[in-house]
Amino acid sequence: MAEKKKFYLTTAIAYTSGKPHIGNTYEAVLADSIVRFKRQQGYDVRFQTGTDEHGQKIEIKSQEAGITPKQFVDGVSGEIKSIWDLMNTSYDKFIRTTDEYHEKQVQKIFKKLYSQGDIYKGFYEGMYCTPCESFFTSSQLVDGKCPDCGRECQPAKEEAYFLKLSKYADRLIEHINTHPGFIQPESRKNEMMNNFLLPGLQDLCVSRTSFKWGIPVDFDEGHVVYVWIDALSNYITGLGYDVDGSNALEGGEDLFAKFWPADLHLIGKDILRFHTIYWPVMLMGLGLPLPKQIFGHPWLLQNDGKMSKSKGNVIYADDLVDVFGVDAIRYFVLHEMPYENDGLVTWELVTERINSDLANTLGNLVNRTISMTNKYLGGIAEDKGIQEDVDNELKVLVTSAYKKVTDKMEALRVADAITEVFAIFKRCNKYIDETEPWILGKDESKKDRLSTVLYNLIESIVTGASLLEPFMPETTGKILTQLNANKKSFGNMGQFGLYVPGTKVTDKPEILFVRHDIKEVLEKAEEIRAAQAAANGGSKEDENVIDIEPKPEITFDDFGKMQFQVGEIIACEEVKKSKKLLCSQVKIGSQVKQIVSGIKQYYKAEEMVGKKVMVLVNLKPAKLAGVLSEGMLLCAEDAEGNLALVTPEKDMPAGAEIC
RNA sequence: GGCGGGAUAGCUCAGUUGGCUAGAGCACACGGUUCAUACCCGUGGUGUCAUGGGUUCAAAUCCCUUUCCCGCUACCA
Repeated sequence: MAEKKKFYLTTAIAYTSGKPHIGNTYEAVLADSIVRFKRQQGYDVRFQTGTDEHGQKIEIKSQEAGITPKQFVDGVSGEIKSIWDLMNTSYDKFIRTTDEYHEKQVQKIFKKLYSQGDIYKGFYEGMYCTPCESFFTSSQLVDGKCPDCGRECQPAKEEAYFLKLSKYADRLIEHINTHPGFIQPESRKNEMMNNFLLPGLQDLCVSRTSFKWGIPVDFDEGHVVYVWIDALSNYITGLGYDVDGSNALEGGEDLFAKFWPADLHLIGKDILRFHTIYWPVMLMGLGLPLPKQIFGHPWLLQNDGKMSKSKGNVIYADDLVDVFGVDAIRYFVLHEMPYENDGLVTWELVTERINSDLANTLGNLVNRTISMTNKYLGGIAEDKGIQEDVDNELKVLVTSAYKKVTDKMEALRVADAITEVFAIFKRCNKYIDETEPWILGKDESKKDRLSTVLYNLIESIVTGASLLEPFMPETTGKILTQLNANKKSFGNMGQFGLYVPGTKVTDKPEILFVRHDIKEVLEKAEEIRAAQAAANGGSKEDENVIDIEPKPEITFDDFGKMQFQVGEIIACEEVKKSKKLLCSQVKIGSQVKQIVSGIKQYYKAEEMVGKKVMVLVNLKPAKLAGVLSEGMLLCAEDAEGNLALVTPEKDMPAGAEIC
């Protein structure tokens, strides 16, 4: 017997800073549908997902909660896992980056790359540009100055490790060019090439000393492995990979040898860069083959603008499931998601989709078929061989559906694949109209024809239900149970007439999907919203807290070097060539300075005029997009990057010193 | 600013290498039907295929102009 072909799929691991919303959950469900389909096709599948649990944000959140970081991530990771379970995701492995075997291997990986020179120790000393918050290697400096702003770079206290990307860049470019399917969707490939690979890669900082909650660099105390080497490695450590070749075995099997390279890394489009550049470089450094495909999927968004926990308008999978049921939500997220563009999720859209597709088309079809079988045939439909032309049309569509579904799934067009399955159910409804069983039922002489018709229907529904399994596993089970049918194996999808003659359908058909009244749903949503707001409203934690990377301590002298004054904006215009810049004329005392700021998205030029703002005045002038800027307007920035100008709390004259 | 993608029915989008009266789903309207979860089936669009020009026997499809959107990236003193 030929050995089964293997298929290894991973999702990104979810960050354990909080409960995942419906968008995150989407990825797990999408992965699950792909994996279930592969299993149906007969592949030997491994599906890995999990949680990413290190980092400063978690360190701080756990402090606020008054518990250890480990206790904190144990809680969140458990919650994430329970939602994945609720959604019926059939993962084989749920990895946590705090798992001991993972941490140990990450240290070994780090050490190996270091000993090969792929990771090197860099220093901020003389290379750190404080205003740019960036560090540079000596080769990057221009005349010993910051290549970005041209100013002196400062000696800094931190030292850090860097991953040398340039060494493998050519190989990676070659690989991407010779493996067209490597990056999906294809349009993303250009972005990676044009923005990063072709212009030349900057080395990646892979360690931190500013926080402790991470995997320690075991040969250099105080350093902690920073996110990417830690997180990305999960794809191989989860298979038992060991740097020195002695891979861990599971059930006596070397999973790494069997499953690596991954067939598909399923990730959000926002982290494509890390998976298509840094991860391959790491793998090359380790001498391992690259994954076959990386798919950066779009996101499911909520359309009511900014979402935040304190407003209570975040849509969570478990809330939706409470109202609609697991499979309804699986259906919605899989069906609504196009291939390249972001999709939208709202309570209204979910309700419409479910009513129209699940309750009307599918649920009602199963229900009417069973009730007719009971009413006219005592629950037993058999093929009496009285065929008509319309039957063929139905059969052709039903028996060829699996091929269409397969094509769509191979191309990762999951939404289109579901549509192909539903084409069967729609065709069944039409078939009922064409054959008019209720008329056949009135004529005893047509009984054999009636039986054939209903048999054809049941057979078609069984086929459709079987094909539906990767997407809505519970529903498949429910339908088959009501029909007393066995699931059709994938190899038999092209055959018609496998429903066992003499089988009796249930005499009490259960409603598969209830129709929901939009008003009631919205009321329910409002309750959930209120409960969420109440739970989060009072506290300042969660979304309202922003933690940024701490900078080295400065002396009062350092502070004293900076001169702040109140300025009045007397004129302002857009910088034509730029997407973000406004150019303001700012009156400060008796002089007027021209200042360029990146706030076009948040302020219109007209509304700037007349504002009193805080200005850092003695900043060395620099050119931005070709326009001279002689200072800096102070702004506050929130977690989404929204900016607000800082203005004096009482009216103060232009030129007043800020001290 | 650089690179890339897009602009097709009220809405969401299909339209393969240029070729029959430009399509699907949803929504809406009307008609049919009654087995069924007021469900199902059918019918209905004068759409400047964003704009202006060009290549061609023939262009939504290829080339150039303009406008607007989106993604990544840079700049956000």
